[in-house]
Amino acid sequence: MSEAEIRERVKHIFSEHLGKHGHRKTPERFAILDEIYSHTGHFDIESLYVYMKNKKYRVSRATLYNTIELLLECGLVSKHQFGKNQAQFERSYAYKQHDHLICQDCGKVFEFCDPRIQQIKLTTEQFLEFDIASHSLNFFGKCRKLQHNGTCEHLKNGPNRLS
Amino acid sequence: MSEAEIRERVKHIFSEHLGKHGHRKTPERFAILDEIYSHTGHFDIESLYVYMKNKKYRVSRATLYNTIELLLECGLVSKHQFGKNQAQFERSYAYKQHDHLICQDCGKVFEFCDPRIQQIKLTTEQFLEFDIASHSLNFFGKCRKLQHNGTCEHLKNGPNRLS
DNA sequence: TTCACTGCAAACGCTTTGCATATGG
DNA sequence: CCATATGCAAAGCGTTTGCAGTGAA
Repeated sequence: MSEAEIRERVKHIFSEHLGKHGHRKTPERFAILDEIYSHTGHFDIESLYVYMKNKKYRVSRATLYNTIELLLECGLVSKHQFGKNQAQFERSYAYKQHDHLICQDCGKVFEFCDPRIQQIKLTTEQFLEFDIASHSLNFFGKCRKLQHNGTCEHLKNGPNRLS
Repeated sequence: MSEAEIRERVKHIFSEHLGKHGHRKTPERFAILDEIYSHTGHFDIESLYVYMKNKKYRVSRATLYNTIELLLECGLVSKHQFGKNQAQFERSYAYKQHDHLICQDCGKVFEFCDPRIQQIKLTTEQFLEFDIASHSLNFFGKCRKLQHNGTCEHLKNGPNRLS
């Protein structure tokens, strides 16, 4: 699916969600969705705020928090806490399931993907009689190939299929 | 291992850790360790503070944060972020590996244990050349057997072995 | 004696809330 | 119209920091 197509689809999904729940379809909400889907990778509210301010949008932090909440509800954005107090977010439509590996030396967050997590999820659902909506798996550790500049160069940021 | 024995062992481990790193062995630090190991389950700094204050300890939040940091370093306590901004902690010596299931209806946190997570960890270490020190796996969902009082009565708080 | 550690309170940073104004339905 | 959403700023709240006094080594 092309990026342009994704943009259209998420707009439609968001619009449906707002309609179904009696929320207004304000230009701010769609502008925020569009900004989020114009990038990849993780972001926090503050950097999204600064970024939109720099582009001369008239937007407030309050509206960003409000809108992110709506986007979480309809699954277009996912939220992470990588041990710090500031929440991290990422666009999640049309992006493969993945988990995170956090380097305790350089602080960087890498993505990987291991399908076995789905089996654990299924077993847990069956045995504990839960309907699992989402999960978060984080590994914390140190890279054996840490470079002098403090980064793990051999790791790409895209999901790596394992097993 | 009995609770009394655990208490002695963690005191010894903490003492060794403090000695090895040139930290002082203050009574406050051992009092905090003892309080933490006199309970099971999750706790946050504020409730530990209130609890110790009620027991007439003269302790400050600053020292609690300081000491928890030392306890994290030597693996006697582990830290969790279940989606809220307040960190949760739990004693981790002589307690089997487990992960968490968070009920989105009642907010309760349950424990379960699935050995397959270890395989995922090993594969990730091999393929991505990381030394993984710890992990956190959280499942978020809703209990199919939610009671009228808003709790999931059939789930025990102890780890349930799956698979 | 010395300097790391302590309690206290102020500062900090992320998030939420209150309120007057604006606007979608 | 008018209830909901917005921007702004203040308040909230968990955590960190600064500092003068304390006590472990």
